[in-house]
Amino acid sequence: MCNILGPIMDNYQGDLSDIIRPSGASYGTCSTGTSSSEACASFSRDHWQFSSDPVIFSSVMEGFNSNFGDPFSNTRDPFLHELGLPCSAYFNNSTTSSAEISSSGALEEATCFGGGVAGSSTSNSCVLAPKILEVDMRRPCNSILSNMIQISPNDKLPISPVVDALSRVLKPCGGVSGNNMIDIKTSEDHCLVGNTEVQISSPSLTRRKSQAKKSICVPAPAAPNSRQSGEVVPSDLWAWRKYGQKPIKGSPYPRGYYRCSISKGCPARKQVERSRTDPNMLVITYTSEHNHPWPTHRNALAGSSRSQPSKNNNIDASKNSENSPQNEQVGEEESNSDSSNVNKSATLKEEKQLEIDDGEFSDIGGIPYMSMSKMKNYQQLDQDLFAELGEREWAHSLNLLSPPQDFDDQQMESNALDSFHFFDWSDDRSTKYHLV
DNA sequence: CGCTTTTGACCAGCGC
DNA sequence: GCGCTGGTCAAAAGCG
Repeated sequence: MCNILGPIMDNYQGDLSDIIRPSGASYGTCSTGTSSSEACASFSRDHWQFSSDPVIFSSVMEGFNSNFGDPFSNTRDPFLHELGLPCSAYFNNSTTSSAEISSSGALEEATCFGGGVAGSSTSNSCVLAPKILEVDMRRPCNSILSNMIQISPNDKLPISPVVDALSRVLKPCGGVSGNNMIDIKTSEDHCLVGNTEVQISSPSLTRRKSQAKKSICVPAPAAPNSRQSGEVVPSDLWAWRKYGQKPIKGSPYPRGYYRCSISKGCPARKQVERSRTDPNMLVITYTSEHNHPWPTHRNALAGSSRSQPSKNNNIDASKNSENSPQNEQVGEEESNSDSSNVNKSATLKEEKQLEIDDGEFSDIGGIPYMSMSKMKNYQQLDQDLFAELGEREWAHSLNLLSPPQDFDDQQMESNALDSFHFFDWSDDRSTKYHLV
């Protein structure tokens, strides 16, 4: 299920400006000069680990000041932050068919900002195609694409716990470049990240209200044991409460309506439905922005769903195939497969997490960084955990969506400290957001 | 008890 | 204006 291709969202042909913004001019070190129709930017995946490194990055971030009225522009992607990728990739309303991003060494000259013009950068290895894909390194990470980024291992480089974990998680997908690069290929309506295609689309043109929306299409996580009435949705860090479900005309699959349950007054909504053309894909549409901080461990737990009933454990696995027509109802129920392992892993994670105290991250420009020695501890933690848990399905890494930009550094640090927070280790949200 | 999901009813936008 | 459709509400029930 890692390599999901094919056209999807045929009925979603609204203009991409719903989810993108006009590209700006080129900034920083990007220079024109490529005739390629592809865009490439390069980053090293390890740069964030060195506390001496992020100065440029943070200063670059300070220069960011634009949202174009996009309610989502104030959000940033904890995942990219964790990766140390000062990159926000999003689509321009281009008619060009494809673009490619691969990256290394962004921190040294993290000022590449292109998309308006074709450009390339020798210092960044940044090449940007015109009006295709915008790579804004000044901008706090804000890319849903980051959920799909594939990491190739490089044993010579110190790696963050999240990157390390992700690289392992993604291993079942076959990996990609093998040269320590992150590959993203995009087209007008989808994005190919490594081997995985990500659909990005705007909501329907025919019934678009004034509210801005963002739609993404992600592979539906495997749900061998999902509750019959439930659907496995790649969870993000927010807690959602389902408040409605409607059959959608033209689609055999219903659409689930969710609102943020962390804060009562939060206007954030999301809709989840299966792609009508590819039932293996879930179309998630986000509406409005959270008006509260990114959930901490405790409030995330407080707002979490109840755990799965025990009756749906492994016994039902063979019966409840994830794609069986009877189980297509959309919801946010998490798979309870290997629940015992999950709970065990959560406990293990928590126990090991306790061994690392809170002072390990330094905060520079609102971005947490970790010393090498601490990093090694995390690496060992990762290794231990993965050795015991085995590799998780790649879809379980698709559990993020942007926290608000205005959540404070302490929260960022708190969340970053729990690197495993970024993974859907548990199929049960009650354990996923478990207190440390 | 407090949270969740479920589900039918209700409301509003849009096209004819 | 009417009907269709999508989005939300709220009561009921389930779960820990």
